[in-house]
Amino acid sequence: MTATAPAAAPARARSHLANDAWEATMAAHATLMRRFAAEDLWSDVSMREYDVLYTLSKCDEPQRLSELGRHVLLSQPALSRLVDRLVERGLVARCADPSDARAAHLTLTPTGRDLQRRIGRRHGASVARAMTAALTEEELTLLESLTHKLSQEHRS
Amino acid sequence: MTATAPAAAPARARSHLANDAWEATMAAHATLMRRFAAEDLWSDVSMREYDVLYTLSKCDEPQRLSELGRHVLLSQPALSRLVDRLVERGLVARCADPSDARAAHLTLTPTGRDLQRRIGRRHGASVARAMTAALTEEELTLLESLTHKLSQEHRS
DNA sequence: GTTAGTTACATGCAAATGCATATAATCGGC
DNA sequence: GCCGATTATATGCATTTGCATGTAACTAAC
Repeated sequence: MTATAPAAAPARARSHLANDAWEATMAAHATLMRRFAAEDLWSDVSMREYDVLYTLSKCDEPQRLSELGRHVLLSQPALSRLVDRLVERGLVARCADPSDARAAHLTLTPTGRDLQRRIGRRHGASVARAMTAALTEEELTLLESLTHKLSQEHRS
Repeated sequence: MTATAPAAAPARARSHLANDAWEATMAAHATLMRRFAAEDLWSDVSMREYDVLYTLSKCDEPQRLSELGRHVLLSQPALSRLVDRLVERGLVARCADPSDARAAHLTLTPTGRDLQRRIGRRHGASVARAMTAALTEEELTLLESLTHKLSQEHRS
């Protein structure tokens, strides 16, 4: 509802705009992911594995597998086995939940935390370079706010 | 450079903002991808296959495999075989390029075009629903503009 | 025109993924 | 406390993916 547009914009225009915005968002995601993947950083852990290490590094509480699943775009079995591999490699530890024997609580091991920090420093710098090269601070703030709204769950 | 912030913001704050914006963007991408994947639309083609059909539907000219690769987040061999499957299923056709015998030009077959349109209608509506539920028209325009800037290639 | 280098795409093979399903634990009536 | 329903995670198996490499075609320098 801008001042220059009629209050009741045709639903088709609105829908088209929404699709264009989503397409541009996907394109940006793909472009940047490719750029980050091209950095010489992923010999020890893949980007997906790093994603898990990073997610675990953010929370002091041990995380459930299903909780991790909300942050990682991967099926539950795939995540389960990705974690298996991280545990085998000594980067992540499974510990039992006393109140729920089904749950497998996950934490970073000291080794895992070190590795996450080491890669995170370099990757973070790379992300900052790419983002600040394209957008001003104001724009970054705006982008964060808009995308944050998008990831809010909602009824339908 | 807002009125309230010093002109020379510390590099760390700037970098942190950039990383937050990227993280929010990835989270939005993951949330929406999951929501779209959950729609009952992907029995005939997977989302990745649809992505290829959609990309082909947008250009009248036959596309090269490598050109497709720029739009799809997939390795070259994986894309090559994904296209193989679409060709086998009669949705995509390979035609030779007279000026370059290496290139495999790709087009939608009539069947492929029909399928893309049929799924595209429903998926597009779903995308519109999710996006307009979260953002106003102004915000959608803004998001498109910001993410468009992000996908511009740039030197480093 | 030959040859080295590059580009476009394909293929062998091991690893990762998703789907369906299994297993095990918790929850909610009764 | 018992039993069906649900939740949390794991596993079997076919498919898909990526990495390394192969093959064929184009390009450019000589």
